Amino acid sequence: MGNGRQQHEEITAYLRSAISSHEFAPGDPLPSESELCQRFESSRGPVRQAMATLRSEGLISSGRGRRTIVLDTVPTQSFDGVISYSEWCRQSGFEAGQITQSVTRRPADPTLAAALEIEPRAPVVSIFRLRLLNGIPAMVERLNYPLEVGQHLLTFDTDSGSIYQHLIDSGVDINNATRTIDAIGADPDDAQLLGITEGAPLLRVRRRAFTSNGTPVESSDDRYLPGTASFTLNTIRGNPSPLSMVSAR
Amino acid sequence: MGNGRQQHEEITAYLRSAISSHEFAPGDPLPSESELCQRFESSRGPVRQAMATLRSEGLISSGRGRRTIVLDTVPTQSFDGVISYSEWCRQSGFEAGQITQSVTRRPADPTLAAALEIEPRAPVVSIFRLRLLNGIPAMVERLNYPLEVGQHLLTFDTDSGSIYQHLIDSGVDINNATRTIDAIGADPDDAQLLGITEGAPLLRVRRRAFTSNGTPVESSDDRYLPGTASFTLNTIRGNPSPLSMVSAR
DNA sequence: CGGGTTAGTGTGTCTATACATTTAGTCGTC
DNA sequence: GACGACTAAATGTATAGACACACTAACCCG
Repeated sequence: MGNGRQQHEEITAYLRSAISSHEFAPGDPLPSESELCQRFESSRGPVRQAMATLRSEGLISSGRGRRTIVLDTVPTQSFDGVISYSEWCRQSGFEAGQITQSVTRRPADPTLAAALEIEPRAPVVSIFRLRLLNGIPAMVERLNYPLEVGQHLLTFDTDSGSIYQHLIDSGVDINNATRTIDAIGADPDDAQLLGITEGAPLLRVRRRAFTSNGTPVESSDDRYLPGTASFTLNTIRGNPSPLSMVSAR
Repeated sequence: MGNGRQQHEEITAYLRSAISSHEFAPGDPLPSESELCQRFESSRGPVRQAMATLRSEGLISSGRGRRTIVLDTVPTQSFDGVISYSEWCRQSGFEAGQITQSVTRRPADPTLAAALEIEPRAPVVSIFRLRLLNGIPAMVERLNYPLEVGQHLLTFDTDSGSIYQHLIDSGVDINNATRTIDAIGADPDDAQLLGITEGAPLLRVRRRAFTSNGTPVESSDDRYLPGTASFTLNTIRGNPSPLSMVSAR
């Protein structure tokens, strides 16, 4: 031990890579817990912790008496890849690009103030960018930050790269995020930037990000061209999913 | 404890209800692990298992040295609610309805055969329904099953209720599902049934469901009217999310 | 009064053991 | 050869104890 990495993380990493390289193919059984215990000179705890992680990602299926088997391989993403468009492109092997339309400091309207849990008309920093995938328009991004967070961006060249990375480097604590996914017709700005007709279908992802003590640090609205991005989710029975479908009515 | 329920499930249920009733409000600390151990006369294992469940649902946030705190309340759903439109409506307090357009037995086209992992031109059962929310058109549903599974539906009144429930009752083992979410313009059928113009934005959810040994049992395509349904997902840093964004290019 | 030290609390991780429950396979008998 | 009972193996659950690491607050001292 003492390699700076917890045992259960090591086991998780080993199993994940072995699964994604099809060393353990879909339908195959995984090594039993006791085998893994021996191989990693560990007790059952860390092994079961690793299994639990993979199960919650939908990679494996297990049950009393049954061998644990590999399900159809599904890509899984890190938190960073899920919150940052730049990081997602990098992980997927694409080149991210951005053309900033505006960086604004303004008072929050009531809806935004509620989303950021700040006083109405409290100052916020808003960023409006067209984002590219391998040089082609792919997404329209509207980001809003409370001034305390957004001040780090007023002097940042928003055409140069990842805002998320810059905020992390500036010491902003981003711990968790809630995303809401729906479909919406393009508004005039969207249509012009993406080169489509007004009302054409877009995949909208609204995101709220929070610090570890629950303070909102971001409220954003991303609109993807269909065909550019889609979301895939794996759910296993008995494992309640973090995704919920909500009616707007 | 012989009450037919595992201890960790009991603790999970208690915490979940206490959180959703705002007995522990967002931002508040949860009781410490040792307190919960005493209250439930349990060791730390089950308590930590319950915590892990809630953490993976995005309900709480914890860390070394920090108290565990409640995050903004997010609705969470059971597997049944996530896979069955009827069950989802019931849980949300709405009334589900359905108007069957067609029930067809036909040979699978290549795409569908690949999705169900069966021979091309092997027989499948396809169901095409308009689904209602409180009596108003809300979603167009296209379901496809291999004959072995779909045979249970050929004699079933598809206007009467939940197909998912009927399959479960028929002994079909549905263990896990993969869903892909994107936006798409309405095709002529969609437009006519939902009363919208062709090309209007819809939220599409394609689903593949599997048995516990990995055999596909369903391949479906649901298209929701915007405003009817949206998806919400909570992600916590360090907790890899089962949702991944995939480029179609 | 301010600042550093220290004790206490709380969560994260790991070990070791025990038993329950379900599945799969083996053996034996009919 | 088929069927049943038994056995072994695998995962699920729970207990108890130990240490690591991080944060908090109280305390002491300059």
